[in-house]
Amino acid sequence: MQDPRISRPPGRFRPRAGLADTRLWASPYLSEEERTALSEAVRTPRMVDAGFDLCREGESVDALLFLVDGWAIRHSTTGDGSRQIAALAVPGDLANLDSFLLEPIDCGVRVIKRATVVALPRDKALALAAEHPGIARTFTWLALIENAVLAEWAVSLGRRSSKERLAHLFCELSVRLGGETGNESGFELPLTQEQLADALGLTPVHINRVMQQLRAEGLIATASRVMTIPDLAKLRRTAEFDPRYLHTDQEVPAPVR
Amino acid sequence: MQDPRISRPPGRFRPRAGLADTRLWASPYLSEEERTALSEAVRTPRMVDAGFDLCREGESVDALLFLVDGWAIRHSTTGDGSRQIAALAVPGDLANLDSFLLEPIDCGVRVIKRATVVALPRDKALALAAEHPGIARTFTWLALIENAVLAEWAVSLGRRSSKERLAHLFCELSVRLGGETGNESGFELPLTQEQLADALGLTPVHINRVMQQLRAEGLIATASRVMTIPDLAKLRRTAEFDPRYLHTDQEVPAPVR
DNA sequence: CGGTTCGTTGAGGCCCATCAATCTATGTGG
DNA sequence: CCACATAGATTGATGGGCCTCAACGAACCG
Repeated sequence: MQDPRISRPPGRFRPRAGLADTRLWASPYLSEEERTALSEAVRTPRMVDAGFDLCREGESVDALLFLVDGWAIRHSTTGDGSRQIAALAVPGDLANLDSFLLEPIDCGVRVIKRATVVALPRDKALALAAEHPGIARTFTWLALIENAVLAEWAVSLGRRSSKERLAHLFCELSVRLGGETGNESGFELPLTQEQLADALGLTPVHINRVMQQLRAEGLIATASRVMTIPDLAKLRRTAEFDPRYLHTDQEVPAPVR
Repeated sequence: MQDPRISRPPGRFRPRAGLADTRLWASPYLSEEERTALSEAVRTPRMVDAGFDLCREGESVDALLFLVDGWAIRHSTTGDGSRQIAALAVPGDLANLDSFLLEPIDCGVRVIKRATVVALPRDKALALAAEHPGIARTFTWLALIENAVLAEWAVSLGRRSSKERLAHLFCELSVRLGGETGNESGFELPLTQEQLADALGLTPVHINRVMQQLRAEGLIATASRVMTIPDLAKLRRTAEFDPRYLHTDQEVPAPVR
């Protein structure tokens, strides 16, 4: 029962184990030994097409899924069919950290841009965390950062205008995707306006109008899935964006032992 | 420079170490030995009056603060002075898990009902987690549950009407405070309408009107800081509340080793 | 070339915000 | 015990930000 949307990466050279390009690997808490153990525990990468559900609301998953490439969303659906996206997983992100200890999971995870996924079986992840303090701390660290991002998301949803919400999200993605050079930024943005709406608690129609406004003010420019921010400082000012909550700077880590 | 709002618990019998009444203690991952280690690492409880800031946005804290009793809020402030409450800490909760690995922290934590706080110094927490896999896993578990609650919070803020938001919050608190017996529920609710507004992304005026509506429909009853829910099933229906995201049921835990 | 997805535009309306009073409860000091 | 201050709850009038519904345009694709 192989899903046609899942396949091995084509060609004879498949990407390296892949973990090296993930946020996991950026952890300041991993020793060399622990990195080796992790990369040995991981399954071979697989490609997943847009539209595929990596997991569904209320089910359980038996592996942690790292997005080496591609995008996914974590979303819940309400009774009337409307949808709220709780998180965006971009290249390098762990898509379903909650599966590490919770089941069933509360959000579905859907690929929205063709992804390369590396799976770490849950029982192996648990065993590794039990044996290696640095790995355990890394998972906690990942969870706490997700937490901080979610809390900022709540501020947007609760207290920011539609214009600020959009601007804030673009500022966040600009940092997370590493597209910034000086005062400019450019990155691929595969989100449809409908998906933006579901992330920001708005309607697609309204997203459309506000994006026109942002474009008219020269805050953003879009061209076929590519977003350009000509004046980062200005956009940040209108969004009241302060990147500290993303915790991308490697703060001085607390040594594991 | 002792703050007058902080004091030792009065009288000759102070509460037991206190950890035993916290969510930490409810962890399915702690061995007896680990519980002992935790309770020996903890400072003596202290009382904190309402209004005191346990920590402020952008600062660092040197201890994990367990609320043995009392309430606190985690909140951020936006430029125009409006506030968003990202989480409520009720008796038993850990108020500032992010301080475990992140600094500075992104949300301030303010006591809103006189609290008894047990502090676990951060360096001790880190050392304990490094040495005891069950403790490390417990912190991750706490973070993942916070995460799930936050994600549901985002659904409320993004996609639910004001009436549904209020009803949903009351349903959540009813479960978390353990006030449910059969189809009824009753618990102390020290939140002002302004604080409810800041939690739900609404205005105090509107909170007031919606609460009148909920009362008129017999969904809730309030009397001087005490909330009663006469028909839990009915309230849950109007809120589309599904308690699974709280993960209060002890799912079969994955053994630590 | 027809189908599908996504973006765009317009008209109308509702939910909730805003502003401003009033009312109540509680506490405080003389 | 009363005058007074303060925090919180309540009420009314008005307006705006965003939703809803509905249609059309544009890009992509087999």
